[in-house]
Amino acid sequence: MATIKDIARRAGVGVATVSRALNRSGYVRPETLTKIEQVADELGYVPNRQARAMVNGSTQTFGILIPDMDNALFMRIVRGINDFAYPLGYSLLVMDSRGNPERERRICRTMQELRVDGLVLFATPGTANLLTTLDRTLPAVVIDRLLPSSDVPQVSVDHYKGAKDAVGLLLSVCQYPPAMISGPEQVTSSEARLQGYRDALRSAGVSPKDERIESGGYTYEGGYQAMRGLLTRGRSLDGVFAANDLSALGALRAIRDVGLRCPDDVRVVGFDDIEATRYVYPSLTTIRQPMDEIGRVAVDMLVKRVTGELVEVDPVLLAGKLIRRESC
Amino acid sequence: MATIKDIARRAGVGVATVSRALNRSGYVRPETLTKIEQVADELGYVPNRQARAMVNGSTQTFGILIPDMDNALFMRIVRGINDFAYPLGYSLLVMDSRGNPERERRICRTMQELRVDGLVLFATPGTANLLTTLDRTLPAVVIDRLLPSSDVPQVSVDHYKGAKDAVGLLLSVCQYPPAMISGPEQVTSSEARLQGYRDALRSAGVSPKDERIESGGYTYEGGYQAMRGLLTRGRSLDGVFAANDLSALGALRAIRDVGLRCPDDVRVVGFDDIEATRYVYPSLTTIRQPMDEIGRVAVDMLVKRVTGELVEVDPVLLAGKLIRRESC
DNA sequence: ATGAAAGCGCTAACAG
DNA sequence: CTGTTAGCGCTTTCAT
Repeated sequence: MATIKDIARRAGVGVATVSRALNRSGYVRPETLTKIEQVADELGYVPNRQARAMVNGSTQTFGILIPDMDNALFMRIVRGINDFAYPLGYSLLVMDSRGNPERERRICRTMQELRVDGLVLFATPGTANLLTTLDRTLPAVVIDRLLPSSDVPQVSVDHYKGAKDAVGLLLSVCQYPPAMISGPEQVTSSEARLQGYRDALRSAGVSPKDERIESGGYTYEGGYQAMRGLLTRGRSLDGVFAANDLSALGALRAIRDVGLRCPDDVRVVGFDDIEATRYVYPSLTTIRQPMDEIGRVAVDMLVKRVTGELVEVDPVLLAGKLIRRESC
Repeated sequence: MATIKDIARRAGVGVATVSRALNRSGYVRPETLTKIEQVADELGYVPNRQARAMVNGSTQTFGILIPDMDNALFMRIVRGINDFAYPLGYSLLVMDSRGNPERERRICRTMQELRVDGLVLFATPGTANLLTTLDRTLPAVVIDRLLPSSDVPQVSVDHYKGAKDAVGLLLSVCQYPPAMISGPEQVTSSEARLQGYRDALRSAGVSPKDERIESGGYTYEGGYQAMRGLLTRGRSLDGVFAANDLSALGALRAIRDVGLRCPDDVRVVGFDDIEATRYVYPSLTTIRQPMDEIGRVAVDMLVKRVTGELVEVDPVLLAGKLIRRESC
């Protein structure tokens, strides 16, 4: 692999001149520059970023720690990060921890060893812990879920407001107060969505009843069972807000299995806007999370912190968008 | 950021000893080792891989060039790569070209500048070209689709055989010869699947007729239109093989829209096993591509090439698996 | 406008 | 067992 030394020798100049020429820093006589570029080309020279990084400190890479690459929503965020980071000259080091805290720790370590310029962490139960391990000088931003308390910048979706909007829609078209298929406990997004549901009902002058809330655990199967429970239990049910699309899809199936029809008999609204929402029958009305935007904001924060700018520590909450389809 | 020099000074030893101690290479007196580790710990020392890479040549990173991070199938492969590369100590540099050839070129360049130890390229129309640009000494493997001719190792799915299996199933349960919703032309996977369909019919003593093949272009909308065409055109149709799941999903919708039922009236088999196949009604019978396996094989090839082992240049074709669900 | 030289942090001989 | 030293490829003063 050719180095600037090789180029220097071949072009009959010093290495410093080659460096200046290739980087267009400092003065270089035009002819010298041409000559150098030509030689570099001949030799198929590819600069070594490691070496460059050693002297000027920046590797121009961001690290992304993600708990599951197979999660389409996560990847949409990563793609957003990619799209915004790329024009800025940043490359992405992406590692999947598979939700394993030990792996998370190791990956973070590796990324520090690789001297990434910044770190994007998808929040997991282990994240708070992880942050204490991290070098405080390494710019980091936590994404997707909110950490209870932290001085690290955070970007997430406004689950609460999204839920309120979803329930608002149901309230406006249903005859009875909508039921809810809730998500797992202890998960901030899930809790915020549940709270949004409750408050939306209250705003409409309805007091939320526990028997109209069934847990679906964010899963398809859970949503299915929850819906069946709701359906057998109570009458006067013509609308359901599911905490996420997966459980909404399960609900759709349950509705069909008991011989009812959506939206005619029961309307359903989900949350997330996963790909399948468009392909099922009826297609699912849902709250779309602004994934690209999350990526953009995250990169923005990172870049600011890299350049030394101050970044507000208050978590940024981005609004979701109601997407109406056939199910409501 | 602490360096081995800092540790050396503080521990009262030479830098070489520190290096030996921390890497457990060469002899170090046990007490010295303990002392060094303790100091390293105190200083919060994190080794600099760039520096290490400069001397021993290897960065322990693989580059992944992917045309669309939002494609769940692609990401499943990447996750497979991650899972197999991680235990081997490799980190992944993942960049999304968004299918843009210019970007592809630039990303490849960047990865070479970053001195990745190997490169995984998702095949795109521009890949063949790209390969000519690449340093021949950089281990690379092309994935997902097959390049017409190339001396680079390749891993892909046996689309042909998968299609034959799918059609075989249809033949065994349908009364009439199945129709096909084909994919885009000029795409190797699509062509292989079409060929598999034709050959499966022939093996069964049926001569494939063009009027029973309608293009769906691998899209949902395309599949929908293709199915409607098939349905209005001919009678004696009770089975369809769609070149991919997306178009199969479109077909499902078309069947419903004209008032028919699947699988009762028309059976459908897709290809890919995307996530939505499980959530639609009826759930979709399809051919699952062995994504994890693709990742495993790719990493395997890369590692072999890195360690200098020879790798067969014959493309590796992995078999898909028939997943039976409700649609057939 | 350009070259010599001093590192960046680390490893690998090579002497003790 | 351990310290000294010479780079790895590149950027950046500092002279010239």
